[in-house]
Amino acid sequence: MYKIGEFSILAKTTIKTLRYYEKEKLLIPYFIDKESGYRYYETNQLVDLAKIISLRQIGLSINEIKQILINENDYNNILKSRKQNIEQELNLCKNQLTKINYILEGKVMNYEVITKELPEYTIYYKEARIKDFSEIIGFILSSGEECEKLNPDIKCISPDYCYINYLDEEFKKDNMLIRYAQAVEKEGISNETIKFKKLKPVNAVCIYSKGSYENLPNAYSFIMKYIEENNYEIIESPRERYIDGMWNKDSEEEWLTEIQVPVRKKN
Amino acid sequence: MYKIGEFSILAKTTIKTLRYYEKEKLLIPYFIDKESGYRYYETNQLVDLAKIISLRQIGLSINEIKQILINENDYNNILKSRKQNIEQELNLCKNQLTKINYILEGKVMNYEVITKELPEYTIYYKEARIKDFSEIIGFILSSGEECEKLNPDIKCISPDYCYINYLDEEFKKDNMLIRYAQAVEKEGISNETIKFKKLKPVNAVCIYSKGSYENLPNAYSFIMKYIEENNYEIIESPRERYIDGMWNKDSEEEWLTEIQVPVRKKN
DNA sequence: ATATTCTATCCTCTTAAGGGAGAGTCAATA
DNA sequence: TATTGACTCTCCCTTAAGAGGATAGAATAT
Repeated sequence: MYKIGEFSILAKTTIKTLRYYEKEKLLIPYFIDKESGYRYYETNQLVDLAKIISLRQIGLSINEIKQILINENDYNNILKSRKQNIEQELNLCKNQLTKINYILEGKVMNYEVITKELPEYTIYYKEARIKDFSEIIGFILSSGEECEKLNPDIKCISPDYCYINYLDEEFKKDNMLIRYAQAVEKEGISNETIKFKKLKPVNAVCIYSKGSYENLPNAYSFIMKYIEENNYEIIESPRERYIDGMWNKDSEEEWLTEIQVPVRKKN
Repeated sequence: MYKIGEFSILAKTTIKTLRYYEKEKLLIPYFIDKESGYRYYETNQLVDLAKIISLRQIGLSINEIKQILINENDYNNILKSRKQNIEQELNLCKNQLTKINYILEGKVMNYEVITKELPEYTIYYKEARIKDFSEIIGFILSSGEECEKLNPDIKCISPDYCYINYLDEEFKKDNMLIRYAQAVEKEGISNETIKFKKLKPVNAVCIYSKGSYENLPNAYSFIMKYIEENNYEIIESPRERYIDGMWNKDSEEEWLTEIQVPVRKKN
């Protein structure tokens, strides 16, 4: 019989860990002196401890190990689920690594790219061909009015969520086909131009662009390069989302736009 | 200005997180009402928050991000150190995955293999050629006596650590060259047969073998296969370490031996 | 005026142990 | 036998990054 200190040397496991495993009922000392509270272990328990350590070394949690010790039949399933976790971790690590390398390679991060899940939205939308950018604001306003005439009690969600899609295959500076979408609380009545629709949740790579809309092309080219080099695949038309603009900020420098590009990781 | 709930929707970040970031001085609300304590945010801060989220998404800790926000110059070094961490994590994951697959492939884990670092030891050792296994115990006893005659005040460490190396290139059942090593507190005087030596710390793959020594070959073949399939490389002669045996346990079933194989991961 | 929704602070919980305080125990030496 | 020094005990706090919940006050809608 060994006292905890000797046993900890034999097993190359700290005393703290041994006491913790006792508390968790993973490894109960062979004998505990009622008077002194001293724990005494047997060499036999080196084998039991080895099993625990071995399972810890493949990343199983204390609870999972407990489960296995209680019911050996769970061993396989727990291993499989751990395997899935590891594969997720591997993926996460690889993505982070790609991103870090991207930054370290000197393609300085002017924009902070973040990925997030866009939730489900109910939107109404209207499409039109416009001559140039200056017409966008008028188009948005008229779309809003048209929708409200059709659905007098329609309500936008709060905080607001609206965006523009550019629907042309190639980039155009004039005569563009665009779609204006506005999130609302629930579906209303459509007509030939105003349509309602539910958007499914989707993952998107996003960046903010501050200031004049002249900065937007820069932001686009940045995020597109980022998407390509980080092995994403665009699955929907990018959303150009207006947060601050001429309607609420006088100074152009304060305008704020977000570009949200729905993506999926390539295999 | 947005209340925390609206801002959390805009930013797709939980209220809890926003409050936590304020506490950590990462993102201070634009305005706090002294009366009510209500936090108010500006769209401006979406950009600041995006930077934080972006850095969190590559796995940086809150403190590291704080450091970067204080001093942009640290950005590069922190990224590099994070990169190293990720590479370690990747390695760990890969090793765990190999091990799990090894088990799942049905090569059922009869033995619990664990890896650990063996500490530095000061040992004395003696080599000899013996006729068969039965001579080992005599050889060990005589080595001990010889060493004690030479160094009357020599002390073994506690708990005990001693082992046998098999020094023949090929496996032999008789006429084997073996080395007996015993860890002691400090170096003593050598002669032609008894030598002292310091062992450097080394990583080892280890298993326990219970019961008769006839089980040892099984354990050896198991651990050797494990080493090969998990991409390790043997860097020193395996140590056959006697924990319980005929000297303290009557029943052969209670004997306990550990095989420690010093290894290195192949590149 | 009241009901409902938001928000505030404060507390606990999560993992797997590590650190340390203060008190008790063991074993060897004088 | 007394003492000393090494061990060990329990108890409490800490970790990272929030999540969950209780309770009380504030803002908003009816």
